[in-house]
Amino acid sequence: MATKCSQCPLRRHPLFKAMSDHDVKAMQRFKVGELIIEAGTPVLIEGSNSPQLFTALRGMGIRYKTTLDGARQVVNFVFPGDFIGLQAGVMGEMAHSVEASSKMTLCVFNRSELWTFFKTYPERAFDITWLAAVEEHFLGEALTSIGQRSALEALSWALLRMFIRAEQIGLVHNRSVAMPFRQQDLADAMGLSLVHTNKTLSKLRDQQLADWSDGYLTINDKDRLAAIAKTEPDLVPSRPLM
Amino acid sequence: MATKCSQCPLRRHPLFKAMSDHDVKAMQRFKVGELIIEAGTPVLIEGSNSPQLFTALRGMGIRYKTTLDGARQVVNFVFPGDFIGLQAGVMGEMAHSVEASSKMTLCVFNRSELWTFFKTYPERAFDITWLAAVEEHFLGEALTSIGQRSALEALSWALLRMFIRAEQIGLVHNRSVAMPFRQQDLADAMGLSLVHTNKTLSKLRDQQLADWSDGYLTINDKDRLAAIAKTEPDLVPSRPLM
DNA sequence: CGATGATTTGACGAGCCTCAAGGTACGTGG
DNA sequence: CCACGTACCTTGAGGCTCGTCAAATCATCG
Repeated sequence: MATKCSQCPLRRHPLFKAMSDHDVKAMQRFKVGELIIEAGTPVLIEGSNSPQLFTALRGMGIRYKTTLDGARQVVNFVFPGDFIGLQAGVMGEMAHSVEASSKMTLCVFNRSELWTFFKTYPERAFDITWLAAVEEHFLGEALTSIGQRSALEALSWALLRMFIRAEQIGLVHNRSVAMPFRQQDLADAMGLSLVHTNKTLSKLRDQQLADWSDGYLTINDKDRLAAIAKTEPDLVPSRPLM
Repeated sequence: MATKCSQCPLRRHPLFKAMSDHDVKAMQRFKVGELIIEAGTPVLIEGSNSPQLFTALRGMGIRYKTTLDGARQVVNFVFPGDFIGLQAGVMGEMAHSVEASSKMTLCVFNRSELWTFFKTYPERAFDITWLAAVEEHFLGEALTSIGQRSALEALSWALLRMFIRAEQIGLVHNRSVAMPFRQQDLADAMGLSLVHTNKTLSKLRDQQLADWSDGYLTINDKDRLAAIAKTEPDLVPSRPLM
């Protein structure tokens, strides 16, 4: 049985911008169903033009691109509340692939109705643009991390980012959160080798800054980690939820 | 005397999606003036909430972020036709700064009218989202370049990108284009040191792949450069012009 | 209980960074 | 008209971070 938008468990988190009843009803009309997929399942493929758009409701995944010689760049990690497929929706083609890293539940929308949606609900159209801007914001930060920070700093930044995002949607219990990603995913995200990523993670563990092991990420002192990452542990601004 | 949108010299380039008369008139109503600035002038500051949005009409610039310890990441280069200030427009705050690298002419829009604009012209609202998606597409590619490619490959990619973009708006004459950027800008864009960037650029010059000197970028064989960059010299898809 | 995938550890070398100095072009003022 | 300052580009030397190669350990699963 599909979750009703009015009952959406995500919306109550302060991370997300408040929605009017009108907005919620608009989403309910736009939503055509739910999709449950297992870990490892591809959701969208780079270069494809999916007929459907999604919002992650439960579970996590990765967005990634592959180069001609087979290297993989993880562009971002997908958390509950993330909108998937916007590029195909407006440009007609995805610039990256999306794959589930854990079992996921996705809200499904029809791409063919996106334009009607823009005309009918300008508030929600504005919110979709907002989401695109949030993604641009994040990618700029990621670029800065890979380009300007050392491996230790970059990984600190990445772990802190993921942890705070998980915190904001209530996934952190006892300073820990379940992380279904592999070290290879993190390495591909930060442009580091798997070996060096592994060694740097154990350095963070030794220094009691962040412990990622056995599928759980534990962070005790966010401020100290933020100092290493040369960033501020500022609250990520609230964003719309589609 | 400000250029009328109906006379816009950019729109005729095939890079930009065709606009209906209705769209052009919408833009004319949205545009409140033109701004001419000298090289080195800041346009928008990271963290600020500008009351104005811009479209680059002439000249070039850079988008950049600075870290707490003073390092600079150039996020993108601004070319004629680029929309500036979208993040402030929807999120209320810029995630990066924008600065002119040459003398620039900017079309000016009022941020306060953006929402009205979304309601009144859903086609153009859709196009603004498209532009945001294009930027996201680019940042994903940039991330891949910095993360997965060697200095030689990354610089090849960057030069090729800039060259093709310039070509698409008619700035290339005799296989050359005027580039107002410094080597430091390019270094900060690719996460490399100035010294190594310089040495790598002369390697590209020695191998007759790309010659960036005296303020001009010259590329004779795009395919060969693309092969080094491990990318395809594919035409960038057309995009909307605001 | 072998097969597969993920994590861990060590050794070694290369790509890139830092430091340092010199070169060139250009503007400014004495 | 030349000395000087500034901004940018260029080149060399040396060292560190990080990548590559290789192999061992561990967990999961059929």
